[in-house]
Amino acid sequence: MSEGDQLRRIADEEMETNNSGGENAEMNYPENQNKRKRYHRHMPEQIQAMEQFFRDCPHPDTKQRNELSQELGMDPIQVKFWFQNKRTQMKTKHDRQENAYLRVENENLKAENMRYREVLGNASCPACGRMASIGDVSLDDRHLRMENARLREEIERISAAASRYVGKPLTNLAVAPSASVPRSTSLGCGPFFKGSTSKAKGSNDEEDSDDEPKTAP
DNA sequence: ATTCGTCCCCGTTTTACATCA
DNA sequence: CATGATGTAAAACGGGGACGA
Repeated sequence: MSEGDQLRRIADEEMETNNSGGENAEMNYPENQNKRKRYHRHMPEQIQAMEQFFRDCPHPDTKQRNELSQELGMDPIQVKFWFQNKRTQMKTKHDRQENAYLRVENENLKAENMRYREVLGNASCPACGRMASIGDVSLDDRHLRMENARLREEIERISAAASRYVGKPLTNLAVAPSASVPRSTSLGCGPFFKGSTSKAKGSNDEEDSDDEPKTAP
């Protein structure tokens, strides 16, 4: 990690001397000078500029980061960290939205499934009036059965997918089935989870949007 | 095939700040 | 109003895999 270490050292030394953040410049750490973590908040203008850049390019290369850092009076490593944290933040946001959507969709499917079950349970032969059996179900009923099976599969699939986010099976989750949540919207700025360069690992093909609904605690 | 440098993601730590009892 | 506990977001960091030279 030569570059990173160098940059880190430079950043550390610089902040050691002038605490470039400004906000906490008066803070003194008389002991453990070499161990403490230098922490400060970036300036609102710096964040605003990086946010703007992020919208167009979530994966700036070294040259872009250096230019940005010079422009904003920041260390390149700080810019790098900021973009890294921002991508993580956006991904978390997206995952939460996706999870909320899947919950609602799952509840809707369960309700639909219940309705189909009810219809099938009350089905009777139109000719003789007795309860219908598999042999004499109408085409509509067969269609309902197929649809029911399909919904079951879908519920299982979604439940499995959602449980990856929640950590437990979705059937245990109490959800208020209200208005359906729109499918996650597009951020419109490229595949930044996957990485615009070919270097990123993993296989995130997600997109993202702003204005996440805060998940209830 | 191996090594090296750099990148990124992921998870974690540290710090500042807000909220609430 | 002050104060301590608690939660959360942001900045920084370390580890490890991927990739190209």
